[in-house]
Amino acid sequence: MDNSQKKKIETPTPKSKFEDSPVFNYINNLSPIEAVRSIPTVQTFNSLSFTSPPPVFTSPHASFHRESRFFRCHNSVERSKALESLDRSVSTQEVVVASGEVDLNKEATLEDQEEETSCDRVDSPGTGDIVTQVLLDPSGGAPRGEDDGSSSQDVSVGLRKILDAQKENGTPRLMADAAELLVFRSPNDSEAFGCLVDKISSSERRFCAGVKLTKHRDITKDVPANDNQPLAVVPNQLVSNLHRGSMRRRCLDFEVLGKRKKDIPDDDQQTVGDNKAESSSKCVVPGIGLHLNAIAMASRGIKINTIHEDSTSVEIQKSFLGSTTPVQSQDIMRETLDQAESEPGKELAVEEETPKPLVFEELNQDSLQKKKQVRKVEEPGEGDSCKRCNCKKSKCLKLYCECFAAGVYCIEPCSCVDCFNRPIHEDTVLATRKQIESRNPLAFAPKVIRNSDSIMETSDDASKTPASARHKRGCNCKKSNCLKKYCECFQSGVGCSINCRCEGCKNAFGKKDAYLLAIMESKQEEDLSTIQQNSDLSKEVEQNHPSSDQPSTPLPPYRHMVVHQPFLSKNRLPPTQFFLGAGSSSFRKPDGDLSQARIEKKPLETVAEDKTEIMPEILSNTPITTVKAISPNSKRVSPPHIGSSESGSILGKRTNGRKLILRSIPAFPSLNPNQ
DNA sequence: GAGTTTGAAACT
DNA sequence: CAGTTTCAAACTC
Repeated sequence: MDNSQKKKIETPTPKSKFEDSPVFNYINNLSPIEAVRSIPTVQTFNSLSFTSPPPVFTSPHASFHRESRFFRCHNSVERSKALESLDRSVSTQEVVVASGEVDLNKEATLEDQEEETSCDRVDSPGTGDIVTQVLLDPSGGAPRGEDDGSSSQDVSVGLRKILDAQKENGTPRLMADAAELLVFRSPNDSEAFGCLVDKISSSERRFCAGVKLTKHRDITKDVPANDNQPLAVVPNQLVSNLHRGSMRRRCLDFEVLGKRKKDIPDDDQQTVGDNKAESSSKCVVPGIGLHLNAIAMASRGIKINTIHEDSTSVEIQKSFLGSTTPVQSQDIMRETLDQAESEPGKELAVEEETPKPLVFEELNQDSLQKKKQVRKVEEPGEGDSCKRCNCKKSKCLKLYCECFAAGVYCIEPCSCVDCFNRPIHEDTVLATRKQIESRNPLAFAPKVIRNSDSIMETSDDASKTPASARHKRGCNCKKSNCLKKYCECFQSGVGCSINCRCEGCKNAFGKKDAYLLAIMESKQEEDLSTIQQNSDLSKEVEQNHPSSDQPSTPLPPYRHMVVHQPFLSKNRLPPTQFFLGAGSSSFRKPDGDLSQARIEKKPLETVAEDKTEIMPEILSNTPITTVKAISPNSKRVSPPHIGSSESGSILGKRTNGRKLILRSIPAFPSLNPNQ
């Protein structure tokens, strides 16, 4: 996140501004949420966020991972929808729309809201310290693994302090609400969010949309529905639920938690419902979230689960939970995931909207048996989100080991031999990790970088865009035709790209050929438009400055437009930028209208991987300097044609693309509460 | 569950 | 950087 933006979050906006905003008025009319309510939430929050030990694997690319994941969470259609919801909520202009969502989700529990607000307070000035104390202070935060109850109490106290502090500071409630949307922007939050979202990707991602958050909640939590919930709460529920605490850290301790989970009475789980078990298992995912591979796999696994939602699936997961899955007994995650599972019907409906299911359907067409097989394999796998390796010779200290590669310790279910990837050998693990990173700094970086295209228009076009998600290095398949999980691209659910050196690529998520073709087409398109624009510009210049010697090349006045051009250049992104993408949904229909989708995505793709922090800036009137620095295509700039009807459809599309991009800005939690 | 295939990771 | 070896997951039977 951009520092300046962060500051915005932490800096309370003048109350007057809020008072003037429709959101403020709306919220003002809502029955105030009493601090007391935060107590139950606090517990959940606590169990999720404060039980994690320090991360074992500290990668110099931590932030990178974070960001990558964060943006990946935006990659799918569901995510985009979710973010759209966020957008709506954030936007004061669309309060009405947001309220509609609230109605849909009014069953959302206060707990969620309180959790969110609690988190918000973390970012709130004057309360951050307290929160930090609560979070970091062992006595306050309760060491992980401790009884949730006690720890939750501690946290409750801490949060109460925060609450009080906030009251003293007079932090507007609106601020908190608005900040809710931004919570996951903090490093931990974003990471956790990214992890979980990634893990739960496809099916669970729909949470973000706030479409089906609720029923389950009401059933399980018996929390009165409140129509007067802050708008931001609904769309942000997933975030609020997921982002609390460092999941990465947790993942390293999943074994412990998993054991604890086993101890949890069945009643507990059943109270929450069968789905809970599943969700719990998915909660593990976050741990896996450390590695994109794992994430991607998990995403797919989950997807399959949801697609084939049935008793069997639940059963499998349950058994998995009960036995081997290192699951945390974290209510929040369960709840969140429960929500996703609680409404199979809806889920399926949502799935149908997403391309991914289709792909899997294709893949599963082989036979029903295959389906089940896949499910069986994937579920444990996704639970296996907490990777389980079977290493014999690598001692789980090489990237061969999925656990190690995922940045997680091996756990009980692993079948590894002479495993050194254990907390006991932390030093060894870290040393080895360092060594590997010295060799390849990105060794532990996400293999698949998903673009934040989700924030973009989630039209089919977008999903067809080949560049939505890509494997960072691409695959090298020779015999599998990129149709089996041998292929990392396929395994990650992304199409092959220019980075791939595969032969006979038939990747169901997107063939390399199609990708290249799309690039070529886009290039031609761009060239055409560039020429046209140049021509138009020349004419304009001549008209405006008949005596001017100015060349027809880009002119200063149009710089701001030029800024976008590089992004719009679809075929000039450096290889790494092709990785960015949104994966699952990408590539499926390469023959579709890619132009707009590409246009929309390009900007994000360009910055998603390493420049995610500046994305918001770029999206919103990014200074040309920044863009230039970011864009490798800066040299290829075409003069924008303003107000020219001759600009042609291409230009028009671009304009539209920009509009869409701007519209998506709020999806990345806007730092400006007034937005 | 054993054996084979595959491609990434590691090594030279 | 390319070729080879090692490795473990994915796959097949």
